[in-house]
Amino acid sequence: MDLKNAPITLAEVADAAGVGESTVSRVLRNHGSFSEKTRARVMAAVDKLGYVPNKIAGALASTGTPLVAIIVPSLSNIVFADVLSGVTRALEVRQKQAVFAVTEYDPMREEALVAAVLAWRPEAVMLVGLEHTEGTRKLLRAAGCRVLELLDIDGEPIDIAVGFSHRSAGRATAAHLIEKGYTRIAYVGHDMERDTRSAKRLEGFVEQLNQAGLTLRDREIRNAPSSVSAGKAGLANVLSRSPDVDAVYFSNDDMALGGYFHCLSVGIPVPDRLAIIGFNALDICRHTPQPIASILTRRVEIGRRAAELLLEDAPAQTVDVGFLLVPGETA
Amino acid sequence: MDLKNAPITLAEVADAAGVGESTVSRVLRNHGSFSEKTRARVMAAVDKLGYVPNKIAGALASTGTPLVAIIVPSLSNIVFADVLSGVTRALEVRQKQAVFAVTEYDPMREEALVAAVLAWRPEAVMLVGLEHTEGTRKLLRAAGCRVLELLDIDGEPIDIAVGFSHRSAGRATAAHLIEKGYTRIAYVGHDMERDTRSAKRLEGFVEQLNQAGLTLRDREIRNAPSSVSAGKAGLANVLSRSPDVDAVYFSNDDMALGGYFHCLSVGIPVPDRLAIIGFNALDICRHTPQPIASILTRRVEIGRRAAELLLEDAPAQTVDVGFLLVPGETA
DNA sequence: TTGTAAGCGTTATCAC
DNA sequence: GTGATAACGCTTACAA
Repeated sequence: MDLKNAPITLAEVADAAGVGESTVSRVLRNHGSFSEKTRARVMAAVDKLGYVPNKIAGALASTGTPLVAIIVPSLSNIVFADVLSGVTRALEVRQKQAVFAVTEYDPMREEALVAAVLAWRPEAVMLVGLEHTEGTRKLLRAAGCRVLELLDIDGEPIDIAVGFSHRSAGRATAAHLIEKGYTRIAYVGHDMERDTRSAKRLEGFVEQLNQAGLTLRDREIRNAPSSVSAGKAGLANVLSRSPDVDAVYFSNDDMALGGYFHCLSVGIPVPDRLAIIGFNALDICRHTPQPIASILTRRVEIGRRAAELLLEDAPAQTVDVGFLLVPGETA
Repeated sequence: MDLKNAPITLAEVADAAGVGESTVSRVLRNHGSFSEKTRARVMAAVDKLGYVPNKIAGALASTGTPLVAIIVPSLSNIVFADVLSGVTRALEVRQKQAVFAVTEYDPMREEALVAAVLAWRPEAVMLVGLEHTEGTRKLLRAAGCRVLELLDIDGEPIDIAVGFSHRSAGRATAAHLIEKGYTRIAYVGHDMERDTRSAKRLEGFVEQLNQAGLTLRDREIRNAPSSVSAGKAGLANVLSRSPDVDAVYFSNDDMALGGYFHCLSVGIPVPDRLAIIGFNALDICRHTPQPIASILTRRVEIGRRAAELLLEDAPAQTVDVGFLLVPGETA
């Protein structure tokens, strides 16, 4: 075991194997030609010395970097974690490294983080959503790397977009409630300035209501990230303001769960007295005493698909992976 | 807007500013001395050209890399996402980049990922837990970078460990149930081979029971990752086998939530007929109709603390951030 | 205060 | 099939 600071270099391996540096490089990358005998000699030296190739040097010498940057708004929301899982699993197969950052839903921070990751010359940058600052766009354009925008397709993508239409999801949700005969419908949501996708869902939702001659009976928008407690408090407020509401659309399943818990706590019969519908179809909401109605989104699939498109060097395009309304027992 | 492929280089900035390359380098890193006038000239050129320094080249030229590798078992568990948040937030301040990978609880995969990530010569590698393959240890030792092991301190750390004692947490949980007067206690857990920390908790739990002259009335171990549905199914099995059980310890809050939902569904009074206690004190479990008793773990704090120790180049040490038993209404 | 030049550890382009 | 050697784009002495 060597406790020396300096890691082994290609040159040392070449020396130990009694071959040239380029030969070692060829063998290690299995590229170009070399005899089986040299290969064995090189590998023996590699094993003996415990050589780990320096990709920093490799990246600088070759043209591209096997690095993919992934910038997400948050990690406390399982949705982004799922997307990230899909991405990293697909990248791992091709030996690409994920470089990663969290914006906390702040566009300016996103811009700064994009600049930071661009310094690593990634072959691609993955972002969530289609809304970015002009600065971010400019940086990305100048960098000339692939850009993948995930989870949303309602807008103008920079390069590749993989996701689904939140506006359609909102419409589908409204259509479902309308079909079920609910007419006095309210909305309980979280901070929409930061989460533009939830705003798009609400837009579609209201559009569909209007089309059916209905309007939103009440709306409660919490000035906070989505959470169970925000959903709980939000529903309580709506019910005290508009006691006649018969269905509530929550901005997502965390919020819906809070609403559902509120109903359980104070004994409001669901869905007879009040229907509840959320968004994302989180695992938890499939296992509550009554499964909560929601929209199933294919999050891992979105991550995986995006990574694949990148790896196969697909042309600019927008991929709609769709969504699925899952009725549950609450609406 | 230039659509040329080749990104701007330091040399081009130097030319544009009419200064030498090293001057640009000094100005950009705010290191060494230069006049205010040159600084202005350089910055003007940087802005004009939209120069983004190439950290790959920078890292190769200087000794260290401002890269920190973070390898977690999973992302679907919010616990690791929380730790990751803490780490990235702390790193961002110091302009360090996180490079990241997911093991899916597979030690061999962890080893492969450590090798992959070491190729980027990170200044540190962060891992979850203290159990790693001999190969992983060897790689890490040879690399000579800092190693931070998170979330567990029951064992021999390689370098720095930040976490708490799962064994103690298990004991504390048992002590709480015993104090509350429960005597017919069962355990419902998930896949322990993969999650060694849950095994340690159970060990401590049983130790404490035995010390009080009690034994585990029943134990149900699902051969699957933790989930709400596994908790639900697990509790159902336990109750059909051992109907007289009066309290159940779940391997974590996801599982406990499933158990709690089962009780709500079939009308088992909690905690009068059955007490429930989990682990992690997830936000959701604080907002169920009855808050679920659990152990609060300081996950974000663990990530943050680890990053800080790394940044201040602290010596090898073990930091116990502790945990807190939160009673709730279910136990 | 500033510029020149020698690396950093690879890959890639040549000859041989 | 193999080995010099020139990049790659920066940082960092060392000179000026």
